[in-house]
Amino acid sequence: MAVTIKDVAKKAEVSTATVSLVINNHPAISEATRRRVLKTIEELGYHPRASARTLASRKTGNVGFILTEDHFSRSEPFYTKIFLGSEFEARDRNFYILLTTIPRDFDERQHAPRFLLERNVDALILAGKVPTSLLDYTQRFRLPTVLVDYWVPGYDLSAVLIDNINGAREAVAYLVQKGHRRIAFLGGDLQHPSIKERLQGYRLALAEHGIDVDESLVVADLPDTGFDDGEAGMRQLLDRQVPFTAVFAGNDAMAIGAMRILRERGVRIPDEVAVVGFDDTEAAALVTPPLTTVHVDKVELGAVALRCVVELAEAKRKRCHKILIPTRLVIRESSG
Amino acid sequence: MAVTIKDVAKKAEVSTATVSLVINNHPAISEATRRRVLKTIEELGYHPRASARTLASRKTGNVGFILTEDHFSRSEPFYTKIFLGSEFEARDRNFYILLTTIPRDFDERQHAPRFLLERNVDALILAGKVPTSLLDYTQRFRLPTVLVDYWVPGYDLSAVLIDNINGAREAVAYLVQKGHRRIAFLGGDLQHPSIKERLQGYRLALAEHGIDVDESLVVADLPDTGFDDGEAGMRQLLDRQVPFTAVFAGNDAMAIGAMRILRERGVRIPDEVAVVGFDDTEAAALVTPPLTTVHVDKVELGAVALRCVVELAEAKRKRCHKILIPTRLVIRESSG
DNA sequence: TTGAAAGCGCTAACAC
DNA sequence: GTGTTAGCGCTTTCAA
Repeated sequence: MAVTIKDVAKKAEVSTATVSLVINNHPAISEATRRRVLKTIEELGYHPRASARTLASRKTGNVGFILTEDHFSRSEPFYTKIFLGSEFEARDRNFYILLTTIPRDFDERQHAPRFLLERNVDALILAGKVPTSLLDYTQRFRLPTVLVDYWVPGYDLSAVLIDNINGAREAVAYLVQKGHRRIAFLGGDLQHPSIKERLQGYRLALAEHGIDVDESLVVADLPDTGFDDGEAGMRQLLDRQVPFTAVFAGNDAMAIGAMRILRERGVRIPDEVAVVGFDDTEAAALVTPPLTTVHVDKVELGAVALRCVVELAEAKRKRCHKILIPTRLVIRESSG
Repeated sequence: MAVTIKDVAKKAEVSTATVSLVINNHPAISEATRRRVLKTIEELGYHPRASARTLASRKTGNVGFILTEDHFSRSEPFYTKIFLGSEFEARDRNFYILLTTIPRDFDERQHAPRFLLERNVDALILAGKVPTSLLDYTQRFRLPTVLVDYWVPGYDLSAVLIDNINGAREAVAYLVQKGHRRIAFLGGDLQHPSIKERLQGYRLALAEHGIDVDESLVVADLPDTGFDDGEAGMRQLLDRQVPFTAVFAGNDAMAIGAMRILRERGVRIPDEVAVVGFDDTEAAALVTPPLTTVHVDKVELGAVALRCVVELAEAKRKRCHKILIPTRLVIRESSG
């Protein structure tokens, strides 16, 4: 059996309580005994056991990270990067992350995350759009909770979000500045809050430059926001026969889908139509021509979320409110 | 305070020991009391606390996953996918994964993974090339351990590996079958065991088809195995002025780097030179022309590793030995 | 087949 | 400042 707090106490000729106080940096310990205890700890190679600490202190040192299954298994590593951002930050703060996925149709009787039932986390990060049934359920555990890339009114939860409106605004302003006046918006499904905000940014930018929005240039009634939807949306747009010189897509997947159709129809990019996406996914830099897009720092999103939730757990602050992570326009060849 | 085993015991009019036996599916419990206890558990909504169980049973239900920092922060999500494969599998088996990174120059006094010191894992997965100093250190904890995508002689560790030799063999055989006789190998740094095996597969395939290896077609003395090395290697190859009609690269990054140089020098792909890579990274499908490559199932690597290590931890088996995960040739346009 | 009781290794009142 | 001690919520002999 490995060395325990008792061994240290005995050898240092103090009580286990004193050793505990030293370990936890309690101020009410004289410098002399502190040093002596630390020396013994060093000599014995002592390390407190996580399970014993957790049981006694009711602090696990773990953060639960919940993702829906579809977000987790998506080939584009958007949420994976957010997770890695949290993971990185957790390491620095001596926390571990316990990851779990839940189905879209979360039912607490079947899918309750084990780490919640087992009281194995001090705080929660919920990434991406999660069902409100999950929110209702997790709230009952009264754990510090932060949403990432999602927000719902009525739940009073902290959230770390992409600054979609400004990102879109800048992207469209850039197109305007390059001389474009007839800029289409390829939006997919407006149910996605992010897409909705990006459309807002689009309208805002046009308004700011005194350009009226031509609603026949706005495609926002597609089933989803993937590559296929980008293709479908672009077909629809071209079939409308209204002229445009640029497209701002709600995300890179749709932008790349749109580019495929443009190429198929013999429209030259960027000469005849400039294309701009959003997210700066892995694919953006690799397609031909490389896609101009709005960079989203996914790792930072995850890191900020972890920081926020840990500070809540350690009671260093009461609320994080909404935190907007800025975006950055990445200019590549698809916009000329 | 939430409901504990005592509450269940009291309400079901049994001892806590009995409740514990029921929870752990001990056979020596009568069907009657088992049912009664389970019913009470249900009624009370009881769930055993992880920390208490761990402290008493000395089983954490966690698996430690160790990665070097450079592998973790690599932009290409190779090891990330392996990790996700393990994570997925862990969920199914009611384990959690604790992830940590260590620097290349691991020193146990500074970088010892916290989950080892705190006795917070039952088993270990080490992914990618790790320093032997780490192996020496982790072995002292006597935990079931499995390596992924790496192996060293002399350590008697289980390992889950890519079948590099066969993958390369098939890729080169495919080129031969397409009529190529002068096939170059772009290998980067032979220190990488995978690259070395891929070169073996290359030689094997040529031998099997009665083609002598022209050593002036083999480039394998580059500093590393990245995009830049692919560029440098291809420049070197072209400068040698020896004719070739195909290139088999040690991985996709180098293949893509090589393609860039070929295009720069006006060599048409695949008409003048066919290119084949290895790994099937995200980029492979997205470059122009899309890259023919050897697909590696990273998720499966991670999943198999987790399965292996959990079975070792649960003493369901003694050793996993070396497990080779098969590859699959993915034919795209770069090979004609 | 079940119960009593002794831990598992630590923290946190409270006392001195 | 430091020690005493009673838990934290389970598992696991050992008896009965």
